[in-house]
Amino acid sequence: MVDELGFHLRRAQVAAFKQFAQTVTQAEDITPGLYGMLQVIANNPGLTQSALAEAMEVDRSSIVKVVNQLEDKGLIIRAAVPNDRRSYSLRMTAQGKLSLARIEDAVMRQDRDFSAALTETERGVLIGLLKRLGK
Amino acid sequence: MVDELGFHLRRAQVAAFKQFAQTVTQAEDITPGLYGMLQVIANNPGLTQSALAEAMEVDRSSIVKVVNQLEDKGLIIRAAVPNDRRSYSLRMTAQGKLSLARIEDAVMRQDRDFSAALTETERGVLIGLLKRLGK
DNA sequence: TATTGTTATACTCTATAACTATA
DNA sequence: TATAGTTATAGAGTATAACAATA
Repeated sequence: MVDELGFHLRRAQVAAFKQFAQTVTQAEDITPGLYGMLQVIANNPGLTQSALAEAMEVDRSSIVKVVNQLEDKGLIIRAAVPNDRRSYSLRMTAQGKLSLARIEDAVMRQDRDFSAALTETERGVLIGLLKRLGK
Repeated sequence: MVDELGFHLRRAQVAAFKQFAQTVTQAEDITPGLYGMLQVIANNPGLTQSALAEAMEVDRSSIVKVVNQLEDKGLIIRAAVPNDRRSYSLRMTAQGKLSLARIEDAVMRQDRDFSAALTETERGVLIGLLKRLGK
């Protein structure tokens, strides 16, 4: 069991979520899931809800509540799409951009703190190996 | 974002779960969570439900359904504890031991398959680095 | 007919609080 | 009083199916 990669992967990930909750979520009221959504929206301004769902690999019905939450927080807006009245295009608000910058700072600190036992080189090696997993 | 350890950790772990579901769960009807429980019970025969809950870092109320499932599958038994009639001691059944051996085979194959892109050395390095994360 | 967003519904996993039977 | 197991309940997070509006 101790030599199972899946086991150690899960253990590390659960620990990372717990630490995220105790730092970033507590300070900025953003869960790991919402943070991931914000990043996708910030890096793909104007994408539709369906596109966001596809990027996050979840069903588009599961996106609705998330987008509601981010909009209620004033971080993003749903805007009409000129040529398709079925769709909404998602964008960061000015406040959302400011908030995301602050959240990113907190996430970076948490991320570094979580891997504080590793050297910078080891951290890079770890990320490189993780990227090659799965298929 | 791409240099965030937490992001890559989560991505890899989600991929591992998906692959586990498509292989081990499909063949042996055991989820990653149930498999983890089985391992703890197999390696700590006679432990109580509360001890199992502590080992898995979940509330003891969350253990009840899991133990029911494993018992319904005939993999484990709840046995009376001599000096404390409040507790149950958990053990693998003979069939449970046989099943676990088969499940472990499937898990080992899945685990190797998941990290097929890595050399044996790299796989060892990855596990070693993962073990040092968190606090 | 097909697609977008939405709602209703359900299922899994987890937690908290309260109950029971013991200790 | 405290503890072990249980139950009821609730909250995330996810999925499927069906619907209205639009393409």
